[in-house]
Amino acid sequence: MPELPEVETIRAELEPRLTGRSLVRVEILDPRLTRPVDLFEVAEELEGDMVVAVERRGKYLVLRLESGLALLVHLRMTGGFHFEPMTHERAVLELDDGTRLVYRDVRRFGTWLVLEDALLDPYLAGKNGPEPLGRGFTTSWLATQLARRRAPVKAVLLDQRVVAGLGNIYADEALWRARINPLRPAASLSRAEVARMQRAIRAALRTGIARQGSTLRDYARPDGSAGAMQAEFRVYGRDGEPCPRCRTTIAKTRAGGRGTWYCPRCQPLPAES
DNA sequence: ACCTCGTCCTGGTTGC
DNA sequence: TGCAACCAGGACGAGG
Repeated sequence: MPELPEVETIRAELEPRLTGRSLVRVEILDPRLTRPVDLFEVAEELEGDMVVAVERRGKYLVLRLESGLALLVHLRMTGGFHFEPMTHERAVLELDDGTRLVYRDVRRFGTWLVLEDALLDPYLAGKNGPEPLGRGFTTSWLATQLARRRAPVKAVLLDQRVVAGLGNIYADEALWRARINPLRPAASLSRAEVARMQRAIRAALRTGIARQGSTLRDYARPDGSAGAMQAEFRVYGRDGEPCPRCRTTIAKTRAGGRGTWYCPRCQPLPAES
């Protein structure tokens, strides 16, 4: 389940291998990848073009091309890029230096979309709120967003328009760091709690990037190696284990339809008044 | 507008 | 041991 740290790790690894390289051949093996149909026949449009930049916006990977087109890739649950042959290959990019870059996606939720430059920013802006590690993600912004939502704070943090790039894992990790119960109504957080939340989101994501993402089932770096973040989860997937802060047994519940792990003591649910 | 739930998918795990 | 049911969850659309 690639979230911001995993996508950023992939981006950083692809960038030096792709920038300045031409796409000699583009093979779409799974037609579902490029649905719903966009403006272009993806493979034909991309072949012969040159990659000028590899960027990330939220959980999207963006390959910018010399022609002014951009290939927008969302990995969803199990998508990933690899420099070696894989099972479940859904597309292949052949570069002018002989590199064969494989797009693998076991569950086929991932999407490829080709857009003109002019449409890229409006498209991404419609999907994503501020970058959590950028200047736009302030306590004030987060407070405003949380204040108008009654849903569990965890569910709101998973809304990419509130903050781009958080998924189920890092949302739980950030809530633990901020000592906030995931089921709290978003609007019930105090200003101080929102401030903790904002800092905790940044810290959780920075740690994930530093560890090059978390490898649970399908995620692997393009060079084939695993991330290391999974060894440092404080709560995610750790029900029955002691909280690293207070030794209370980690509990599991559901929030926003997602498995949700938290420490009942560090992240208490206040009694209703 | 907001909120919840079902859907898309496959493979690993669980339970009988 | 066999095999079906269940579970994982990002984004999106339907319905309340």
